[in-house]
Formats: sequence, C-alpha cells, structure tokens
Amino acid sequence: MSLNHELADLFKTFAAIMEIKGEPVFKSIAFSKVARVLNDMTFDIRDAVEKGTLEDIEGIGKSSRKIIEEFVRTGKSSDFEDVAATVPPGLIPMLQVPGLGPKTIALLWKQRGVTSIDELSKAIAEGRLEGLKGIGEKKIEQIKQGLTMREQAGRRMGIGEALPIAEALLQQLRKIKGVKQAEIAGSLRRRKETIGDVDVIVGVAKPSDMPVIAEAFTKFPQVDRVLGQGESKSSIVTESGLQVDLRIVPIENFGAALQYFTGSKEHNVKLRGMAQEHGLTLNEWGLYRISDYEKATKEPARPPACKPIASRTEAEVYDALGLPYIEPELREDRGEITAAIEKSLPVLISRADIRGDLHCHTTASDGTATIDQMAQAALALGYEFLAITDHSKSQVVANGLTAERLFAHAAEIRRANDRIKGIRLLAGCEVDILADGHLDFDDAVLAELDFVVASPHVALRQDTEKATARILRAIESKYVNVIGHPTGRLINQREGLPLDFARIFTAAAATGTALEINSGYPRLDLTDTVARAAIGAGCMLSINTDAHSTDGLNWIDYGINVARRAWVTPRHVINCMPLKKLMQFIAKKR
DNA sequence: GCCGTTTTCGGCCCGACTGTTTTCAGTCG
Repeated sequence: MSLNHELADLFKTFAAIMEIKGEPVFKSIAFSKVARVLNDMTFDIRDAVEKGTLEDIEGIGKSSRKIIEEFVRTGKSSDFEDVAATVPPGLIPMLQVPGLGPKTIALLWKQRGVTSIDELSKAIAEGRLEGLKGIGEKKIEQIKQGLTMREQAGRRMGIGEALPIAEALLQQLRKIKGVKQAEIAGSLRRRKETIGDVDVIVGVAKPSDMPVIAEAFTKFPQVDRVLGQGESKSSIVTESGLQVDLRIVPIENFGAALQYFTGSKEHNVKLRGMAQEHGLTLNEWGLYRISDYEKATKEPARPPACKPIASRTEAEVYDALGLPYIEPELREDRGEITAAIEKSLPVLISRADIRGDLHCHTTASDGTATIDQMAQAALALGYEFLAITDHSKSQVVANGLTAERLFAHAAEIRRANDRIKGIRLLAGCEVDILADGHLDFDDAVLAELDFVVASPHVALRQDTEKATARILRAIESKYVNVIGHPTGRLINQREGLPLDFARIFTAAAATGTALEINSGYPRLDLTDTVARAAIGAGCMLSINTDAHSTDGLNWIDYGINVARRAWVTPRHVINCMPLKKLMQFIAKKR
C-alpha cells in the first residue's frame, strides 16, 4: 500500500474514533475529508511535505499537516496513537455493520463492555443487550440482521456486474403503468468503478400511483428479499446480492430528486452551501427560497407546499444556482464546481468521438473471432480503424505468437485490410513487457508491425522502483505506441504495479507514447484519478477494449466512463484522431 | 478541524425512516 493510502486509512480511522468518542461531528467530517483527498491524490504526499505545500491542499489544515509530516518522517503519528489508545480497536469495524452507528457502538461498549464484532454477536446470543436505554427488541433484531448482511455483502460490487443488473431493472420499471420517467442515480450513475448499492429514481404524474409502484418493484422476479417498503420508497436485494433502493417522486420534482440522489454527497454539500449563500435551500424536492420554504407546510413523502425555483430537471437546478449543467461523472467534489463557476468545465469525451479500437485479439492467439469477424464488428460500430494486437510469445497460456507466426498473421491482417472496405486494419501485437522492462520481441520484429501495444502481464508484485523502471524502459522503445493496462490491477482482485506515475507521465509525454485506459472489466486500468493526472501532465491516452470476441468491442463504454470521470476530452485520446493523424502520431515516434 | 471578495470567529446540508418514545435520537444516503 502506498504512503498516501496508509495515511488515508489513518485519517479515516481517526475520524471513526472521534465519532465513537462523541467529539464534535465537524471534527470527524474534517478528517474524513482529509482521508478522501489523500485517496484521490495522484502525486506522492511526500512531495508536498518536502515542498512545504501541504496546507495549500484543500481540506488539509494545521492539525492534519502536523500528523502527515510526522508520519512521513517517522512512519507513525503520536497524535493518532494517543487517541487510538483510548478506544478498543475492535470498535472501528463495527461502524460497517448496517444499523450500527457511533452512538450505539459507544453505548454497547460503555454499558455492556462490547469491544468487537465477535463480542457483539456473542452478547446478542446471550441476551446481554436487553435492558439498555434506547435499545429495544427490534433494534437488537436489526443489529443481528446487519451482522449477517455484512458477512454476505463483504465488498463493493464492480460496475461491470452492477450496471447490467440495474439497467434490466430500469427497463422493467419503465413498463409499469404510471411511471413517467425512471433513471439510475447514485454512484452507479456517476460510473464509479465499484458501488455499494444502486439507487433508482422514478417520476410519477399521480401521487396515488406511488405506493403501487413501490410494491410492484418488490415483486420483480430477480428480487431475493425485501429490506423495506414505504409510501415512496422500497429497498430490495437481488438474487445476485445487489441492494437496490427505489425512490418515487412526483414528476415535477424528478430533476431535484435525481440530482440529490446522484450525489456525490460531497458535491451536494457544496451545492447546498452555494444555495444558502443565495438565500435558497436545496433538497431532494427542489430548490426553494428559504423564506418560502420555512413557511410551507410539509408532509412526509410529499413535496413542500410552496413553489420551487427549480425542480423539474437537473439542468434547471444547476441553472438556478448560476451554474452550467455538470455531468454526473464529474460530481465528486474534485474541482468541478469551481470549474463550473469559471465556465471552464471540459466537454467530455463520448462514444461518438471514438473512431477505432487499438487493442484486440483474434483466434490467432486467445480470441474467439477471426480477423474478418472482428473487422466486420468494428465496421458495425462505425469505426474507421482497428488494430489487431494478438499476444506475443511469452503468453504461452494465451497461445502467444512466435515471431514466425506473427509475421504470417500480420500478412493476413494486411490481406484482410485490402479485402474489407471502409475500415483500416492495423497489423499489431500486444507485446509483453518482461519483468526487467525488456520487450518480448526485439526491434527487428516490432519494426515489421504497424502498431504496438506493450503491456505487463507477469511479475505484478514488484516494488515501485523496479516496476517504474520496467515501464519506463518499454516507453523508451520507439516501436511502442501504447502501454496497455499499465498497472495490471484487477478490481477487487489484484492491486497491480505501484508505479511512480509522475515519472511515467513525463516519459510518455516526451516520447509520444499513449497510456491505455483498458475498458475490459475488471481491469479499468488506468483509473480515473490517474488518467486525469496523466492528461494534466500532457500525456495522450488510448481507450481500448482488449476485446477477445466481437461482443468484447462493446466494452468500450466502460473505458469511456473512466475517461469521463478523468475529465478527458477527445483531444486527449488517440482513438479520436482521424486515421491520418493517428498514422502521423505513430510515425513520429519511429 | 477547516475555512474566509462581508470573516481569524462562528459557522459548517438535508430529509426520510425507524425505533423507542410521548417529542426525540440515531442512522442512512
């Protein structure tokens, strides 16, 4: 784990301890924010310590600066250790149990001596929780369920699994009578790589339809169990273990609800702060004048009885706050609100900007489709070019090509290129970057190709120095056009190479080597924050599917999602270049 | 604890739901 992440964990734990100790809530919010900032950061926090610029980073103040400085110097924080010593460490994971919050945890600890999840289970089994003030029978049952849920849920689900499930539910919802509009909200709409649960918003014309729809939703065939159902809200868990929360609102309030539940929480906190500066208040029902809103009568699950300034669409809400529309993928409180105020939001890349795929496989190595089939599939997507990049010889399990087979394959790609009209096929290879940075083929072989992707596949547990030197060496090869899945990470499965990105970016930008956003799930490598730092450093990116079948080419959307979260525009991506410009990009490096 | 084109003090986002309660506390997103 990198130093940044170690520190982020420290601040996260620090914040949790403060919550349990009942310290003023804003203190723990402040430290949680420091944790988030550290997690999102793409440079080494050591750099800021050395330059003395720590306090220039938003969210880091005097206290957290001291903690970070001491930690960088000594590998520990005495402030943290002092506080941590006052609370049993087993209490912190208890915060992840649904239904258990800091107040209840403190109560269980002080009144019943419960100091860990295991002890909590035991205490419940032995009936030792009875007689606590504020904890009744139902609460105990809720905690019990929370404990089993936590065991089952474990980690967050990847977007590649969650999105298809959510979209199927959406289609079913749209067919229910009375549903005027239905959209995915939450982190899934922001296209985060993993999600905790799915939020779906439905707009209705008639309030009387709301409970009917809430109930119909709980009867969908893929529902495994119902967690709760109210007037305007239901919560279910699908057979695949995905929690889905449905909220139903009058269609007039749809935009405000969609905005509110899309988040992120941090983005919304900033927006609501802005609203207040204008004498307005923003909530899930709409944007209101504070004076109107305070006088209005309010009922649960119904909009307040006063006229909103904006509520029908998200665009109206942003507009009324004096902002242009902010794309969901940007709503992470990573500078998008400032950019919106300054009218400098990026025009994000979209599917229509992609002119071709530059990394895919055929039956020549481990793909399932032929050159012709892949070419036809690419044509059907409207592509102008496709690079066929089968594996090199080290990838024995993937039927990697020897130099002789590669030459024959390249000749076949070129014949296909002559035969198939309307698309340019590039004869390429995905060559292995070996552990020491050597490529799997020497220059004489690579010189025969039109296009080269170089990727790490083995030795993915190297330290930063070795791993960085390895990738740098590949970047220096004049035949390498793209570094494929640069870190080798797999979501929820493998950390990947701990690269020193600043050095990688400098070399990639200087040599004209593109860095890949691999669209294949669970790769999605580079990640959003790293890709954003890459374009900030002047690098070109390449968004590719690494498809092993014709269907695989459709995964491009997942790579585009990452790119959009990274503030990427078409001019940052070589797949958006017209063919002629792409060929110039390749030629320039040789 | 952090922050500041009204500021170095005094704010810091908001509502629904649940459970345990007669008016509120805690949790969640």
